[in-house]
Amino acid sequence: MIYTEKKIEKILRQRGCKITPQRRAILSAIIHSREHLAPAAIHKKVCQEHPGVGLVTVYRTLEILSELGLICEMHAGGNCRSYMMRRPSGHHHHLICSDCGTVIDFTDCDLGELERRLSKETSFKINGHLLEFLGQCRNCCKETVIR
Amino acid sequence: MIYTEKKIEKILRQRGCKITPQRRAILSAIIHSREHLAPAAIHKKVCQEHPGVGLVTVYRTLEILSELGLICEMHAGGNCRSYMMRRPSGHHHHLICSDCGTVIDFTDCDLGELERRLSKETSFKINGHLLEFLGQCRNCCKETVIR
DNA sequence: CTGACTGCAAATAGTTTGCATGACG
DNA sequence: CGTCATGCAAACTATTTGCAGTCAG
Repeated sequence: MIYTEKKIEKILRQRGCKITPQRRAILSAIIHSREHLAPAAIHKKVCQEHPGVGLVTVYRTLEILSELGLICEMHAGGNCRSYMMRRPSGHHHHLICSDCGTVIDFTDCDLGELERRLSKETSFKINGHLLEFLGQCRNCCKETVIR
Repeated sequence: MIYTEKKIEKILRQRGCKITPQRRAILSAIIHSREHLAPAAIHKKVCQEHPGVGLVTVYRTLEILSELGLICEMHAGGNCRSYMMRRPSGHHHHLICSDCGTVIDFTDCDLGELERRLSKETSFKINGHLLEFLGQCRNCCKETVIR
């Protein structure tokens, strides 16, 4: 865990944001989860400790955190997006089970070379990348065989 | 262009699907576009030639084509998903401008090694991957400087 | 104090479903 | 002809917005 609550609160203050109990709760929920959470899931988690926090507030907080690059957003298919703390390396990647939705994270990949080449060929200023592998996890493989 | 209309129609028939004018129109719209299209955009395009085709039909057709692996789905952020013909290599990747939304495709990447390693470490059966680089295209870079 | 934040309700946008009709094979 | 496909309307889900009251700094 790299960003502590305090660090993030400091960043928020510097940006002119106020630290409210709701934001603390939302932050805490995201920081203490290793998984990707959909807004609704974050809301549920937050409500367990702080009932009454609105889903709208969750959305608004996520937007701010995302803008500041503190959390990252992912789209795993379907209509859902989900969020988790951003790793210090500036990127992380996913291995997603298309059957049960399990997400495994990994960070080590070597795309620097490719990024440089693409950047040169296309004149894009590349800020980041998203790499997702799709497949079936061990359990879902088994189930498929049994069928 | 690798999959021709005829080829795809054959695949659909084999699968027990009927070839209707609507499906033809939808297929044609996707095949003749090099860009990613959102369902609504496909619908609009189809309606120019064949007014009266329902958006619902577009969704249903996309679902089938996607299931058969003939088109691929991508999520570029926001609430939109979009589709385009799948390349024969079984995967393709994107370079997306986060300002104007331009998408450039590329296919050559070397992820085989990484895929094998991940597969071994996690016992996942990996079916495919999605690689997206995010950044700013040449035009949007300029604009940023001018601001 | 004051501007930023919150929660509610309502509005949107995108997508899915139920059902009667229509058409491919 | 039977089965699958279509289009409409309605249902749903996720997300955003307007607004009046509240609170952090």
